[in-house]
Amino acid sequence: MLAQQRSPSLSPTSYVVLGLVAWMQPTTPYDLKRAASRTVGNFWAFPHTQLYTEPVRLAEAGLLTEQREETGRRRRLFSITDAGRAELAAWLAEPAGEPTEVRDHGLLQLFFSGHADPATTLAIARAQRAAHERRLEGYLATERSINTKRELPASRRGALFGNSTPRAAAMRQATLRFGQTFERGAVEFWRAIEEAPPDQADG
Amino acid sequence: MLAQQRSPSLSPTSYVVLGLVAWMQPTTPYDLKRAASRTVGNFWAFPHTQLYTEPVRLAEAGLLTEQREETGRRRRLFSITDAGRAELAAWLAEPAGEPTEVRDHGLLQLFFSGHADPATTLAIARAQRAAHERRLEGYLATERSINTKRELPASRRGALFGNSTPRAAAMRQATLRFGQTFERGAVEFWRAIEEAPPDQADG
DNA sequence: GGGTACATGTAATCAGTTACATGATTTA
DNA sequence: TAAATCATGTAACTGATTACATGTACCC
Repeated sequence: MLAQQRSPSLSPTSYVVLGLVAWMQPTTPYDLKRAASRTVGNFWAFPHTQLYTEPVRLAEAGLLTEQREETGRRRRLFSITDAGRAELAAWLAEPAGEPTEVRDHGLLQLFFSGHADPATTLAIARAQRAAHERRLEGYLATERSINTKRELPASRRGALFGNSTPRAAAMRQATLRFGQTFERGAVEFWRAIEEAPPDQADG
Repeated sequence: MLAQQRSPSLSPTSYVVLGLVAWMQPTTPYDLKRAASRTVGNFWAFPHTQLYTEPVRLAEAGLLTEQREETGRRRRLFSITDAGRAELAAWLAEPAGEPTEVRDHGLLQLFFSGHADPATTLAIARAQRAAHERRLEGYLATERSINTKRELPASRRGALFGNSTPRAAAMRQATLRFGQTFERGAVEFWRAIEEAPPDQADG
């Protein structure tokens, strides 16, 4: 029996897709899109087209299987294979050495806004605070909808939230709480910039 | 006189380079690399090769000028043009609508770690806490070095930190403080996961 | 004087993005 | 039945990354 060879070219996004399919299977690209947009999409964003192309690649690599619906739309339905599950497990067992890559557009602008006038800095801070407030509100809404979920009949639950163990659900909720904490901090930070724009380097 | 036409294809990274040159000019790719790695690189990372190719592109677009050193290494020295400054100002005046794109590898793994056993979750949390602690320590070191900077002769200051107004320096330090706050929060978050791994979704 | 770390780049590749486009379903 | 919106994709392009490679300075 040959050793399971790990394809070397799986990107983090590949693992997102793999993990999402493992969670939601059997599932269509569009369902993945919906699930991603309210969960992982918040800390690992990518365009929806990836959710159409990436599963195909993964299927070619034997990590997913694809079936076509017979009726009407003939959508693609993906499920994870044992090889896929092994690949996912191997990735999880190899914790990332490097931390967050934050890619914050607003901070970038703030960093360089010393080249412009104070009004520009203020505008940046306002825009960022608003954006983070919106996002925080979104997270809170997500949390509320998870709580109401418990009252839904099981048949409707799956389509919206997938099915999995309580532990898996707890992990997902932990990331949601991280997001809330982060957004609260961000709102505070930008509010402080608005109220007292930095002026002296040691202020 | 023709209107200054904004080239449509400047990426955020382009603006990073533009801004860094505005700050440090005249400057070489290597100096940019050093400056980026202790500042913007922390929330907008990219490989050093970008700092060799991007300035050339910007020079072609008329936003930077390039001169060659006469002696020894004949390094490229870049400075910003008026057009470049205008482009930078225009970018700053148009605050980003969308907030942070967090791209956190560790959170991604946590999100899916419900598919593995609790030991895996623990390992992820440990690795992440260590990574964030390292990064926090780095930020604190940066802050200390900024504080000692004031005692350096002006001639040495420039090479290490660039030259600019106190307001610009204050903006940069604000982003540093954001980083510290964020890292402290992250360390706390991962420590909590370590100590009490999520188990029930509403725990 | 040779090893090692710093410094400086080039070139090819490709994942990810952008742009486009059309089908299906709901709503008014 | 028209408009709007949701759903589903394809294809081209290119910025970013990876891999490679060499030069220069300093240290033992």
